[in-house]
Amino acid sequence: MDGGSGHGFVPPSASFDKSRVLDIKPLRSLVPVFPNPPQAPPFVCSPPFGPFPPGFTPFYPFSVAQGPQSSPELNQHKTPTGATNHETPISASAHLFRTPPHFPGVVNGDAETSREYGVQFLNENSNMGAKQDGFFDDPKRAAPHLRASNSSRKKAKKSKDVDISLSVDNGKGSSKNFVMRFDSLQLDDGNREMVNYVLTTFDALRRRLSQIEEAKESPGGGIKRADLKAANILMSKGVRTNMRKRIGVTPGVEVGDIFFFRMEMCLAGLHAQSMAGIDYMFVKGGLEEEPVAVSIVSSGGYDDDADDADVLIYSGQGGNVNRKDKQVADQKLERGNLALDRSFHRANEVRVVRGVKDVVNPLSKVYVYDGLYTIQESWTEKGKSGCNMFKYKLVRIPGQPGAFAHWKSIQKWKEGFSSRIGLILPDLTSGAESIPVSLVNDVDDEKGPAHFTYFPTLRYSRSFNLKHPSFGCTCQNACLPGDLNCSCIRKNGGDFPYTSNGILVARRPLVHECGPTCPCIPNCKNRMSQTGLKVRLEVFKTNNRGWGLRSWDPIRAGTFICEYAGEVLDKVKVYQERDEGESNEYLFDTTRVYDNAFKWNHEPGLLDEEPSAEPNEYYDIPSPLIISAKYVGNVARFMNHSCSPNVFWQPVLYEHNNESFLHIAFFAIKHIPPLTELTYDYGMLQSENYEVQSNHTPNGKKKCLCGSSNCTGYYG
DNA sequence: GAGCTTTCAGACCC
DNA sequence: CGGGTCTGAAAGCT
Repeated sequence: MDGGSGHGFVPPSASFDKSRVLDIKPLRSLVPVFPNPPQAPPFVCSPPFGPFPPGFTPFYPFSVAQGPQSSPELNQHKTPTGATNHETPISASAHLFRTPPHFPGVVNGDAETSREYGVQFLNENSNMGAKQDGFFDDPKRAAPHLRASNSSRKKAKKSKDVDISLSVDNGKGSSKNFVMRFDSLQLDDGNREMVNYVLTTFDALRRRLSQIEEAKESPGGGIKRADLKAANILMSKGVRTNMRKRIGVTPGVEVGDIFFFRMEMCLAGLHAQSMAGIDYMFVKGGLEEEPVAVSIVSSGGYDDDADDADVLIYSGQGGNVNRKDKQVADQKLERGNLALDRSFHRANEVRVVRGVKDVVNPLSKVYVYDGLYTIQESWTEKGKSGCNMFKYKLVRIPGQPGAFAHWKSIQKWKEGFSSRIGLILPDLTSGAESIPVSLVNDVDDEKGPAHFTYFPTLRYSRSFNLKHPSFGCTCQNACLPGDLNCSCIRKNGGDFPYTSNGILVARRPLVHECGPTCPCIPNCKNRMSQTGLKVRLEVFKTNNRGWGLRSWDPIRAGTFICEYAGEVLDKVKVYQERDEGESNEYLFDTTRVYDNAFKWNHEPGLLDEEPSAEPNEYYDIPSPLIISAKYVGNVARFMNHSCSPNVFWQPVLYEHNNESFLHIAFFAIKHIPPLTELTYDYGMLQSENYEVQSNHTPNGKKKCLCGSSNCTGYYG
């Protein structure tokens, strides 16, 4: 989602009349808001922040540098220049961090931006803590103003800020609950980081809730709908953004972004209706207010025509067309239909979300944000039921990055109706993987990467002495969540590492999968990283970074992508080769350290769990592993580095106590749209381990070309 | 496929 | 008129 070409889109001036931008931002003070109880304890920030393991920075939401990726003009706040700000606890606290505050996928936030976002952390002992009056215990009571409808939103603006209880892990296993407070500014108007934070938080919570539910002996009565539960918690605690409805761009949501639940779009502010297909708002039109459409979701419930990637024939709502229990009737020119009609006459832009069937999970849908459209025609016609229906012809505003059009192309490639432009090889694995991997170059004449042998997993050059006898679980069929008799599950702290549809729930020091001596079936859910590729990948030539890896399929956060295959090397051998001047750009080394640490797991505080319920995210590897994919390897060798990656690696142990079964598995950090390059953070060699390799960059590092707003400049 | 969910808008009432 | 409360609609999800 990051680094996409979708950001910064502004409709062409011909169709972009500033006078029609109806969401002029009210002038607001951006001075941070602070707790001012008479006896509030002093604001101390150091305890939860550090010391940290080497290479890790604390997770610190909302202290974000406003990079160029942030959304366009709707998103530009001015920072106040009041001198008193420098005396505020926030700016004063910023320098207490060992490392600059950090946002997932973003580094080097600073006091300036903290102030801009008006974020605060309050000590839990503060008598401002909203927990005291049970504020958090009842979602219905929590943040009542957030439940107000549009008409009563004024109250929300005058109202107090929203308090959020989150815990901050100090990296030593002990967490301390803090109250994070931020004002209606962030709730009303988002940006890329805010949207990312909300969606990451949502999915982590949803995965955890699914995990808890699936571990129950008798599912049912619990959380059947983890998506609704997670969204409910976040909405009641104010972890959402872009609540202020607007026509046009939603700041922080880029054309091409994908969603797996309707509630994700609610939380991000792209489409505020949890079920309805048409979202609208009221604007002044002459003397009276009138409704205008802001966004629609087309997902096949009605008889729409969505064959063309740039044109959509959308049906109006109502008439009970898709409700079996009710009598069908003519649609009325009211609600969403009226709003679309008004938008047609006013020529307003309407955001369009296209719902498509998920290839991986055909029962569910993927929602693709396809950018801004305008309504060109509107008419009524008799539907199949014989009743009148409204129809609207929406045409995509030109100049926007490809989104739904990509999906259409990919569908054709898969069906063989048209072949991929620049296709060199239909399957570079020569059948070594169960799913083919295309080799594509549509930028220059290079016919392929240097020769290597495709091998899907690890290869050892020496045989390991089994220091400990290897033993697995005793499950006869498939290991089941919640079965604490399964020793593999117990090794994972009692939690099944994956949800039933194969999504990794949380990063862990080490994920324990079932191994060769476990009697469970080969497609036991606890062998996720051993069962080959899950999505249709292609190796492609990038513009400036050699070959890269990307997917034809949409990828959900937590999806297993591939392992790092190759030859396992001795450290000695690696140094030897380096001394001999032999370069190897295809090394994976578990001892590398990370400046751009990110937080991926759920916040226990949002579930009223003990902080210990959240596995810590710092890897604990039995012994260092160095893999060379120079001569032997799989698709992972083509994954490039990025400072704001969309993939992370996770150590996985296939069996107990046996280092020869340690593997490196890659998982998606967030939802990744098709044809978005897959990247992970290569990290840095620890300084005592490497020698100067090159004169070009400091300390033998390579110049980073990831192009993200928080790029550190170098890696390696 | 039925049944259980949500959010928001709109109506109603004080 | 403003604000609280209730109800119904809705292109979801398992």
